[in-house]
Amino acid sequence: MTTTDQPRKRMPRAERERQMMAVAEEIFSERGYLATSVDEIAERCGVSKPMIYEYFGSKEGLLVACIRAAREELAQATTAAVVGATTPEEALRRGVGAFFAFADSHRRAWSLMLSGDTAAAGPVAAAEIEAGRQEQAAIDVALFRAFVPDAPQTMLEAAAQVVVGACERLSLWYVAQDEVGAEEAADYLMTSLWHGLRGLIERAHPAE
Amino acid sequence: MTTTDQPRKRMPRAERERQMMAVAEEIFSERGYLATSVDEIAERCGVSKPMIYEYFGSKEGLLVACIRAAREELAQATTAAVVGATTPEEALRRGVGAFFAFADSHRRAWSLMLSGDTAAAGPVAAAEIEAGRQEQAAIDVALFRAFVPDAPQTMLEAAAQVVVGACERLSLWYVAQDEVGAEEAADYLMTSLWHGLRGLIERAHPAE
DNA sequence: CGGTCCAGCTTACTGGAAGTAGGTTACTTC
DNA sequence: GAAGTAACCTACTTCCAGTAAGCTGGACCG
Repeated sequence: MTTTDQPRKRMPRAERERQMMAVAEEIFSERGYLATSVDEIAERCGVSKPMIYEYFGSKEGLLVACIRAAREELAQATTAAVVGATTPEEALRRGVGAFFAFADSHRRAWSLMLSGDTAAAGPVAAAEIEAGRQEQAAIDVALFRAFVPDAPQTMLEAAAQVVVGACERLSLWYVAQDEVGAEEAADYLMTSLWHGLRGLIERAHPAE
Repeated sequence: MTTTDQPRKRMPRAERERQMMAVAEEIFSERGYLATSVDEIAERCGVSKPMIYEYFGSKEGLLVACIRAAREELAQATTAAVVGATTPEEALRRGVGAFFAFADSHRRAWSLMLSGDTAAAGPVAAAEIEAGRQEQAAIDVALFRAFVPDAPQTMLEAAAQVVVGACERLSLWYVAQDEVGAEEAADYLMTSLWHGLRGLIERAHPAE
């Protein structure tokens, strides 16, 4: 019944925490955050509820730990992908590619992070998710700024929101279907974003 | 203490329901769904909790009624805006404009519908919100299809998701800030979407 | 006018899950 | 083998969604 199959063995804290996060990620993403009780997670870990409170403070704290881990991994993957790109187009293409590769290989964590009811866990979880979005948006704004230094700030911010929203929703669509592969989906996304941005820029500078 | 200021008067069902939905929309969007207790809504209506259960079945049911009302109003506004457009570009422009006008004039309902924790209310609420997105996506696909009859279906679906995500996130950004007006924001959105779509189409038909 | 019917309303409860107080057990270290 | 502490447990409290069962005031009928 326990995940490790050892019938109730003591475990150092770090290892137990990792186990709890793995179990939580699985159950939360399967059944949803609200429909999962802390007792259930504890039981699947072969442990009692207060242990989870000891290590994560609250049910929301456990969720936030899962989200934060996934978020950090994603940020690392995308920033690593972008370094070394020589043109904005290439940077965008690589970033989008890394983004999709992550969503593709971490479907459970991904749908957990973005599934609506995760944000409902509480203010800290909602802030964590929003922080992920704004992190992406800030990177995008910086990228655009390098490309069009004299565009109005609000326009770039708006464009970044468009990119964030498009990435988020297309990735959710992607992980929920089977027909389209990650590369093709990333290509659709990249193409529409790229031309959308060029359109915005041309509109802002009709004379050039 | 009651919304109507009449100290506890009986009220016909339809009127009481409307009052409950108005109060619920206000408190939910202020404090969040989870942090609001049914007792509190009932009290602000000058009524006791079982009345809400009598009329809406559950806390989630009350929320769904609020969402559905807003969703229907939005759908009506956007479809009305699109009829009579003679080109796809004009249709998209009008639709986006109506979308933003709605978000602008119904900020409370809008952030309630899209704020993360609303989807956490339960499966019915989540389905209601997702249905709104898919309704918009289906309309978009039909619009694109009329424009590029031979494009692969999955590409149009992906493009629709991009549009939906971009609209959603930009509208949330919009209602949370003051610097940019509704028309300007709608223009940013329209421009980037339009060029993004054209880019996708050109990529799919390089020879034409 | 007096009776009866029912929509609108209430009080007072149950059940279940989050979170906690305080104590117990087994492993490590000297 | 005793001390100290990390890992763990049982047994609570609290809070809130949801429910059972009955009360009330006004509309309509005779």
